[in-house]
Amino acid sequence: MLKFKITSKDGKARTGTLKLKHGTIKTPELMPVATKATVRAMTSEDLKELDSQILICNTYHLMLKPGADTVKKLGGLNKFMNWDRPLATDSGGFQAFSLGLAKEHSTGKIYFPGNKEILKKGKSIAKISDKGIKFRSVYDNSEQFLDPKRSIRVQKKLGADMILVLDECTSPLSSKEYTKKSLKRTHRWAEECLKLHKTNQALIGIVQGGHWRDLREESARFISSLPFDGIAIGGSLGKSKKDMHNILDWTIALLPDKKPRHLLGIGVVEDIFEAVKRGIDLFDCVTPTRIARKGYAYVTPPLGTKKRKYRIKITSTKYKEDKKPLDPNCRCRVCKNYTRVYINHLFKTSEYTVYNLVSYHNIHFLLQLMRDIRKSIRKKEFNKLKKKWMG
RNA sequence: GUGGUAGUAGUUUAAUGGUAGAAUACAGGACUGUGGAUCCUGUGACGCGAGUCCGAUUCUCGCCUACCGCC
Repeated sequence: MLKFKITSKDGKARTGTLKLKHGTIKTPELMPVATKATVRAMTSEDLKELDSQILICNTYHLMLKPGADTVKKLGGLNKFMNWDRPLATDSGGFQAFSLGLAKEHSTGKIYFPGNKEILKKGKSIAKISDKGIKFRSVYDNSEQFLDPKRSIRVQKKLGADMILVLDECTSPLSSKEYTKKSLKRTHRWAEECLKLHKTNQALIGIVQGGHWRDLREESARFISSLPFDGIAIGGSLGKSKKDMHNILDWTIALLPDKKPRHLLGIGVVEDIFEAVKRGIDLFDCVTPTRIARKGYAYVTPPLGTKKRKYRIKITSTKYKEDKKPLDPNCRCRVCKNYTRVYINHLFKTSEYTVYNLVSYHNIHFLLQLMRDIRKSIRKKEFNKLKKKWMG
């Protein structure tokens, strides 16, 4: 069970408290993604030091390795990964897309024409039907099957505070006809998950519908009508930022005010501002850790200029004698103790430590942003903060 | 000292009497419910000198360098 309380509002933006088994978290908040029961390159102690309130793990990956029963025998996910704060698990539904259509078409849930059109096609290892999702294991190619029953059962064994219903994330390249068909199936699965759900874990329903207004509205109404503890917005968010904003506007207008709202998989700086502005409470995103491994470090944008840039490419030779910290405005442990020269050197020499250092900084950067956002909403200064960051 | 072999991007290499293709590295870019994956773009080379030839990275000679063998 879950208790959500809205504590302040500034326009549609809101702060709140969310009471879960392992503690109460403040919203809006971003969950770092710990797919295989670890945020890549980070220890649980690191995350605690960063004051991360909640992490999200993945059902598909954990049921393959080490297996749900193993985790259960070891005392559940919290104990397994030495994390005594709240946890969420994703249902595995997203992997039907990321390992299926997304792989086949080399696209993501957001598709910007021009960026990716020349990319080669990959091989799908997931196939979806009304019964469930047929996967091949990424580890040994064995055949796996995930349906609402198994997803709920696995998530129960993993034992996170907050779990998600099994859904299908549709592709921005899918037709309306397909998306509509898929939506019906996602709705059926949502009801089924609800019926099978017997624990005191908070269960979150997911709104789908691609970038079509009628489908999004139909889904928002349907999911809102069911007794979920919270509501997530998932699926394709269209082909432009404008699409994404429209989808949020259409959907949120029909969601109950008193339930927390999670925007699945989103988390770049601009999107966080746009989503919070429209009333989103929760995010999860791989961006801070993924870009860290590619050599990008977040930096506070220069104030008073029009061009906003939130990151630098620290592998660039132009930093090889730069003694400044990654972000001169940052007070995290990495920025206090290490220089750009050193981080640049670690990348050039392929030293593993660098993944930890840059991931640590990037997560700090976004969690600090979330703290600043919460504060600004309490002080009714959200728009001011947004303007300061985005112009 | 002498006989042999070889010198092509930073590195490892391919082909060729009409000035060269790749891999990797490097420089940019993409990445939003994680494949430490991947993809896109760009920079970059015929050891030095002479000769033959319309034309030499390619053939010949000398030099230099490296490796192997012999004294």
